[in-house]
Amino acid sequence: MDMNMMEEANAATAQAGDLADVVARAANARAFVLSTHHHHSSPPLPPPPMPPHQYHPTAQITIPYDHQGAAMFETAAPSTLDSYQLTHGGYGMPRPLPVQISQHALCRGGGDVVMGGAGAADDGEDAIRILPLTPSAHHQMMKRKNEVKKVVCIPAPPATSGRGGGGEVIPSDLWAWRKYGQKPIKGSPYPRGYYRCSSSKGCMARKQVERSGSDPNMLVITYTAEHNHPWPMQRNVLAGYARSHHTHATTAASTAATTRHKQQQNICSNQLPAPMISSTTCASSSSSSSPCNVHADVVLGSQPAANMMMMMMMEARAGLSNSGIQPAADEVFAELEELEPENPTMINANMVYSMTTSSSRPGVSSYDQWHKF
DNA sequence: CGAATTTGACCAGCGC
DNA sequence: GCGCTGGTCAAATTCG
Repeated sequence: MDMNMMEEANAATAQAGDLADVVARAANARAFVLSTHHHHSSPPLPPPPMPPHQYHPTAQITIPYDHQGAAMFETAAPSTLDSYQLTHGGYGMPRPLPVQISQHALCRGGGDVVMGGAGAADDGEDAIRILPLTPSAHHQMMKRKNEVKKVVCIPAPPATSGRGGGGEVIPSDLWAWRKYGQKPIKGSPYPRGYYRCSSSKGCMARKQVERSGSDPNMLVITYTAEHNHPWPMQRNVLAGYARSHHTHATTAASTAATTRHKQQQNICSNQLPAPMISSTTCASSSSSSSPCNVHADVVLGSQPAANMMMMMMMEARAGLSNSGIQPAADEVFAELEELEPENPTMINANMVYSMTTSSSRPGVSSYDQWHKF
């Protein structure tokens, strides 16, 4: 292992530790229920004491990223299913509501990853489906060769009618996005929305949002470029949410204005009907032959504040910002303190966290490096 | 009136 | 060169 690899592995470990620490502090501060561990340390903690209907299995995916471009799974191979089932076998949870995050910004020679939707919510199948790249899709993804793209698959909140995003409701992250275009995509019944960061002039960050053609229950969000500024006024954003939340959440009727504003801010209070499970996979390596895989599996609560925090942490974890400017964890949790002062139990965050450095195990498949939780 | 969204037009990359 | 497709621009529209 060369020094660069070790440094990156250490950095990843430190990041993992930081994230775990952040969540642990959240647990202490806000009665979050969580467990954190590294695969080579203490045994997994028992499942959190959450009512069965409030948590779901955690799906993990490791992208077999070849650093040459997109070369993905073809189908949900048996090994995929086995690993998938193993990763959440101990929880006895009803059914998955998977989120898939492909993160490859840290990979040298950055290729593109396209992931399809996962476990259909209405057919009873738990299998994760990872779609093959079509030539056209590959072509499009490779169009801007040097751009870093991050593909996030999340459960699609129910589409809304009326104005705004073609009815698409996008789960919140802390960036402010402004829609600048929408196009129908060939082969997909759903249009793709184009958003740019509106937090800072000159910020080149973009994201594309579309429903998965193969699984309309999944939203595919593709992040392009990176923010060149700190997180946008998170205090204000969260405060804005808090006001909105406290003002409107207790009444069924949310005005169109409020709805629209939430969409504009990407601060969504009710778009996630169920706890959201997120799996982030970081493939970071200084050598194309020895990947360093990092997993961060997060069960997001149904509350937007928790989701927001998790999105923040996932972004922090995924290194979406290359500026190195990330909000202090204290800020995040200070905000959370303000957000849910009277009902802390509404936030459930069950984080299962694992970090693997596999560079010393050439030939071991990504699946083999997964960990049971 | 300001800000955000919508939507048709335009542009660029690629295959034929 | 032409057509297809995806990505972006910008005027028009909408809303608070």
